[in-house]
Amino acid sequence: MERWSTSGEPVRRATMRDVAALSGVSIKTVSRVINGVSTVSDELRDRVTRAIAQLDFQPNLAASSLRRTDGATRQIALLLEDVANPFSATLSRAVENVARDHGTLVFTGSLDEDPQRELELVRAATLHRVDGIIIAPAATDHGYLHPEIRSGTPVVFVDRPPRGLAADAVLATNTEGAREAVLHLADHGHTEIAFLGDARTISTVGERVAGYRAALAERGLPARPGRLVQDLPDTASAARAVAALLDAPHPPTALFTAQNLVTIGAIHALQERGLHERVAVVGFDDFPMADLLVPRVTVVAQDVIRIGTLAVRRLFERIGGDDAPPREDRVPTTLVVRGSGEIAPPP
Amino acid sequence: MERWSTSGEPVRRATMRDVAALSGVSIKTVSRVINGVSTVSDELRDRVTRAIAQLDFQPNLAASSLRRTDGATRQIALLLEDVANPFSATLSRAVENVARDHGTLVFTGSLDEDPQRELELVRAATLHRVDGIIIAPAATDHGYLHPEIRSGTPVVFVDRPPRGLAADAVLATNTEGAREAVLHLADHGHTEIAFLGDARTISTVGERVAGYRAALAERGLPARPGRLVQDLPDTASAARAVAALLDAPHPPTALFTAQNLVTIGAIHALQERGLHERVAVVGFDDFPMADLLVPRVTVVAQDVIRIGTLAVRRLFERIGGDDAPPREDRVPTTLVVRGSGEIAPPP
DNA sequence: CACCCCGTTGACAACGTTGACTCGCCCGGT
DNA sequence: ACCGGGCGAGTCAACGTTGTCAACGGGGTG
Repeated sequence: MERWSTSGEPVRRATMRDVAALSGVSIKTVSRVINGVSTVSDELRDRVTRAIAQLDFQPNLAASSLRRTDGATRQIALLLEDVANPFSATLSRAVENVARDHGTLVFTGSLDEDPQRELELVRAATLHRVDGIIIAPAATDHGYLHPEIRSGTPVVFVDRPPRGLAADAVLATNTEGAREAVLHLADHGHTEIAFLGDARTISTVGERVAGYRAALAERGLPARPGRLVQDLPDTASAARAVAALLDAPHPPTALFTAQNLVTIGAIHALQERGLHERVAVVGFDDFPMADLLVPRVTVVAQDVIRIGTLAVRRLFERIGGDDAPPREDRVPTTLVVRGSGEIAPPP
Repeated sequence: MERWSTSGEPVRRATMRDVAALSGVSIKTVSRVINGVSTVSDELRDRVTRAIAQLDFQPNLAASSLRRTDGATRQIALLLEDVANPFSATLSRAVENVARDHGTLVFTGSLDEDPQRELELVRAATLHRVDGIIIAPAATDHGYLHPEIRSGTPVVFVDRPPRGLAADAVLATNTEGAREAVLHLADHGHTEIAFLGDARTISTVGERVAGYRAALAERGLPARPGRLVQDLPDTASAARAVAALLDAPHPPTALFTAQNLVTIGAIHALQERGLHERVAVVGFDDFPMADLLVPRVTVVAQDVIRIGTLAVRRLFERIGGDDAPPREDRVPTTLVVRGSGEIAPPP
């Protein structure tokens, strides 16, 4: 036998009016009890509390924030490249953890590197009057956010800096990380190091290219144009690009893959050719299973959890009224040595 | 020079009142224009539209849904085990895609297998008056959801069925999938097949055990109690459990790992012992990189995207007023043959 | 005894929007 | 000229809550 019947007339939710009527007090007293105002006598507080329990009353947060002076909705938006990719998913979890402590719900949305989609989602967020926005942007100009910030919705950037707008940002040390990766390969004897990255419209890619170039210069290695491949949007195209490099005359002996999916595509291509124990690889950004592959994959890891945590903390500071000038935080990367980056070049 | 100054007095957001004043019409006409009511003359519609643009007016969705008869907030909640794990992340993306078409935002939360956390998040969702909830539950009794459903917040279960409550559910064919995996191992000559799974409080685990037992019975193989290991919460404990099995007398020659993290732990343990080319493994649930490991990992894959899509579609049907009796949808699994499951037992 | 202050409670308006209703106008039919 | 109908626009109240202010009773003070 079922414990509950699910069918039947939908039941109206109890409101403060109902609670007030049942407990014989004014609506305002119910409000006071709910908001923990201390000037309510124990007896009334008791009656109200019991009525709330009896009616299963749940205050309507939307009505509340509509009326309140601060207008807080206890919702923030988190706009990421794609919630299904590990970087975004981990970030999302870090944000959720901090938001939970603030009694705040998190809306997540995927931008798919589409500026149009970014506009739509930001607009959806402001229609819902979120208290703040964390964004890993796809657009190249963020001036459109200015009215939102002016009207009190703080925005914190993660992973990629704002352009055409002064706003807080929490970023990885992309240039330094890339430099460290390439130096690592050079110091293992490689002189022919290729760079493979995704869309050059993404600012982090530019920083990583800069780090690559800096490291080559530092070691007195030539920066051959054919060794720098960009605009690889997915695993498959990365694999094709690596295959092309390897099949050309004077193939590189080491690869610096500047992004997650590119690293994976590269490994695919190397495995296919049986070169995965011959060609050195260092990837930017760690990924699950990197330590289960053969060889295990050396990466420059971003501290994604720290990035997310700092970003959401900053956001809550802003929501709390902090109006210091915008700040850019850089979170250092870590070189994780696992094997693929320590393969020596052929003699 | 900065294009915008971010500092200064926060600016009040424009309301319908402002738009009405600027365009010289009543507030109600503004409302009509915004809601696309056809009985507005072209001239007024024009004036209002221009005023909206000029003031950058964005309607307050919360106020709107407070007043509207249907009370829709265009928000749904998605409560998953952990948004950072690939299963949840993929599901989340599938839900987002459909929700987007309905102009609805998705707020995600992680339950971490904690029933208490489930109660808190469901409560947070109803405080925000979400239009519906999709949940992969951690609790073992869902009677507490009945008042919510009665008061008009539909709930759809994914991955795990409701208990103590009649509600829609979209689930994988766990028993059949597990059965297929174990039959596959048996048909490659294995007679000593171990089962490794996570917490037995999770209903899917029970179904997968049932499939395991059914397959053994079908092939006339004995179900030795020592071969059935459960309650492995994470990768590390799975690795330890596999190590213990392998070090015992009469070790199994094949493993059926009934969950993602368990599969990964098992592979770790096998690699450590150099047995990854000797002991066969079939995992339940696919995972990224499964086809880059050596050997590539044979799995029974769930169609996560389909599960998510069906669930969110069902939810929107309910939101739309469908009051048919609750339904349970089962989404079939697929055996993905890659190598690890086709290793023959030692002669 | 008049006065004021304090702690507790309630009445009322307001947040930004939409539903129900009303009002005026123009048109067609007689 | 009169009436009915339909259309465009406006008025008012209400959604569920909180801010403001006033009222009330009791106790301490001069």
